[in-house]
Amino acid sequence: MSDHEHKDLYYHDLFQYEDHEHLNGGMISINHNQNLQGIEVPSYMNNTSFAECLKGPMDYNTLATAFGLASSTSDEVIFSSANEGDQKPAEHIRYSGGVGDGDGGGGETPLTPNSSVSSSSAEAGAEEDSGKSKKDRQPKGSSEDGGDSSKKVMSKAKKKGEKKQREPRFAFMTKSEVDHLEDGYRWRKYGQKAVKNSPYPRSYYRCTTQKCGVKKRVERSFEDPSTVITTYEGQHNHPLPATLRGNAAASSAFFPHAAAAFNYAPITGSAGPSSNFHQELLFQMPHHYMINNNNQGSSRSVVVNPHHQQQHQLPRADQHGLLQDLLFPSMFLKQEP
DNA sequence: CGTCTTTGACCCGCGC
DNA sequence: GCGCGGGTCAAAGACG
Repeated sequence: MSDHEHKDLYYHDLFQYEDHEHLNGGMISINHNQNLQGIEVPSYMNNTSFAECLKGPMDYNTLATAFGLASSTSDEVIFSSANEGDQKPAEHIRYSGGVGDGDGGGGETPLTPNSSVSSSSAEAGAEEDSGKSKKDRQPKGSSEDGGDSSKKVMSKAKKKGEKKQREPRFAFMTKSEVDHLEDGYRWRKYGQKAVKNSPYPRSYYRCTTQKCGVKKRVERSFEDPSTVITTYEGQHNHPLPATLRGNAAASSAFFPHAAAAFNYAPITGSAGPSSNFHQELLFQMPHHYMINNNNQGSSRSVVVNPHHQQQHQLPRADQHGLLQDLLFPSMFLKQEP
């Protein structure tokens, strides 16, 4: 496979916006006053998984699995979104299950649903991969290979043939005033970079739990500054920390699994105490979805009839959504012809 | 004092 | 080879 092709298998920066047909509101806003237009589940996502995503006990791993992120195939998911009001062309976010087969067949590093605790090697190994190569960078002054000590030198332990594997990533957009949404996990910011063509920087966070290499990137959409794009990379190999700040724990108790699935838990708005901005995870998902199941064929999909506006709304703890507008990738969104 | 953020430097991959 | 952009490191500072 050529490099070029290979690149396409990566979600390499996920946000490759493509001009596409105008999707009619290619974004599911998880807001209680919005209606779903339709949902399409990617072919590799069976409806059971999907359903579980919506209601059942599950976690990020399950979700990731459902999304096929752990797939060793090169399935590509197109996330897209569009601003609610205007009919701007949808932004298509291309996702590729980046786990790939990699070297040595770590490919199937199963994102084991729920049972993630077992974890052991495969997942953790894959997880650490990207970090590992960096980790080989010796602290300055201790450069082992006797290279110049004046500069921080990353030991080029990385073998040539090896392509850096990417963790499965899951990204979604959220309407929020705060950039870094509290999600129940503890994160440490380790970097911030200016984003090209955007006035808003991108922040890099890492889960502070030891041996959990989950990372996330947070950036604000330059097209819609009220939208925050959060990208998770990797899977937590540990439960939610017991000590959660604010009311995150309390609120997420309503959706422990869903919250975990999206790595989201309620946040306390940093907009100030006066905002009283109890945010919570708030889902609205369609009740009806029809299944076009062509067996294992590539065209298998689940399509929601847009005329079915009935929605299944998960219980809420509050009238105001934490993720008042969780913007679902429009891989779910497709109008039925 | 421990934890977290900030920030400049560095590395890497990629396109030209 | 060079430059660019993305991603990461790690020292220093801020904060509680």
